[in-house]
Amino acid sequence: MDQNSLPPIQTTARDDAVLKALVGFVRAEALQPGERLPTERILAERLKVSRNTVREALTRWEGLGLVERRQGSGTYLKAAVSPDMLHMPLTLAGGNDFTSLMHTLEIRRALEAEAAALCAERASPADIAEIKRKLDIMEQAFRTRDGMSSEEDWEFHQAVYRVSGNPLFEQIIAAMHELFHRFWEHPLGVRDFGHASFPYHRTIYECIAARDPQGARAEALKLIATVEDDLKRGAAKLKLSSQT
Amino acid sequence: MDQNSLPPIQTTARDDAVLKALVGFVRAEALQPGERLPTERILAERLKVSRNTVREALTRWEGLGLVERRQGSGTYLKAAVSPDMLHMPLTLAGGNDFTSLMHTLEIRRALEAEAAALCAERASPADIAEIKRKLDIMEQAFRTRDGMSSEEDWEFHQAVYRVSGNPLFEQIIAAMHELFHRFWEHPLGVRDFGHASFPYHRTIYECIAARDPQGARAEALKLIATVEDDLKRGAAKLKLSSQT
DNA sequence: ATGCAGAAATTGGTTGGACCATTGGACCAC
DNA sequence: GTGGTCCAATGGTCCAACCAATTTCTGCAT
Repeated sequence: MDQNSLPPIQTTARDDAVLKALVGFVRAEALQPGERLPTERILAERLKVSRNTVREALTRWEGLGLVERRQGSGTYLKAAVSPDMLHMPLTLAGGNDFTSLMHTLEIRRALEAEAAALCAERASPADIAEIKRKLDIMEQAFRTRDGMSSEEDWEFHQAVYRVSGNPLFEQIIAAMHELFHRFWEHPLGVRDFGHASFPYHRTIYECIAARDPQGARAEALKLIATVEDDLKRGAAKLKLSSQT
Repeated sequence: MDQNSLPPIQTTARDDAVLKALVGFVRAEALQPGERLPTERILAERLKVSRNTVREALTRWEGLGLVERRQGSGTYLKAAVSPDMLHMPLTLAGGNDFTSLMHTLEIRRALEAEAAALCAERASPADIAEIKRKLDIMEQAFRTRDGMSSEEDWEFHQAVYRVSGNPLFEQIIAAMHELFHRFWEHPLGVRDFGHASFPYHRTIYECIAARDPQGARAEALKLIATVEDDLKRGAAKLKLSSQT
């Protein structure tokens, strides 16, 4: 028996229905992020549902960062919504510890390599020019400040993700990038963090320009490897200093 | 249950406080994923808050995938919790169209290969035995039903992700797995969807057991390639049938 | 008219109590 | 055993208040 031929039946799903209705409302009214949506009391009345149910639904959206509630003021849209959104709640144990950061780097290694390869396959001449532009900006920032600039560096990588043609790359890595940012604000003592990764940005670009997916993948892996190395050195230093 | 591990809470920001108290409780009682936590009514009474507040807090945890509620049964822990967790809710504009599914497959290809390789590096003998167990179950289900069973198949892959030592693999792919499930509910006419991927489960296992990361990566890539192929065939059929 | 302090209305947050729907176990007849 | 029936426990929903933060309105002093 194919067990897919007997899917579980769906009997009640009030708050899900509320969210679905709300998606429809937002689209019908063409609400933009920042605008206020109806009060809980009005939603409850219009949807013929108790205010509690409305609140449970909105709590879910708030947890997903789609909406922001301000007591006494109202509930405001925080991001665009679409009928079939894919929710991906990621939870990391421990904020700044070495292990969590290594985990994010393992994910980034996988995605960065794939994105670079796809990018090399699909980049149009205009795309290549755009990536080159970001590369130049980054390299100049590096020279004038004699150090990696996380801002310009990030712009370069974003351009690569975008050209890969798959928006998921940018969105997933962007979420983890925030985590890394916190880490960079509190440097672990590795003064030249990211220094070693610098040359690989150009080699990645060159492979993309040459339409060499395998080469781009290899260079991306080398880049991540340098970051992992920096991280390990930082962790070693930290361990040392904490023994004082 | 130690009654002192659930002291009443005091401050405003009730539901946040409830979650904090709940984290303490889970740690104090050393609750493992799968175990049941106190009923909403008991939590409300012990924490001296209303049941609605407890529910809002649990709704947030449910949205983060930390907890699962089953009406008539109870609320069950779904993942380990720690005081300083970092939540990263990521919502992607997805869809059921061919392009979106190909995008998720590109992500899965990158992560599946990396996870298989890491798994081959890190698996302990016990881990390998566990993966073999899942493989046997899946293979038997395949033979008795003469077709891929998405349930047992998924269990096998989950075991690999888990052994990789990086919980992010499982979390990210699990979210996308749901998207694929939606897709399977509306089959595109490819009757033996996933059939071709069957043999690669065993080859992946063999590479892991042999501690061969590169081999495991290669076999994982082959597996995803078969799924991509199935998807393309389904899309072609759909296009044909929509021309009637 | 203008400015501003205080009252009033609005809105999300919380409470307590009630009832419904599902689950799972106990018990029973066959 | 198998299949029913009942029942207590539990999450899901509802209602009607009240609390707390915010916004808006009002009216008085200038």
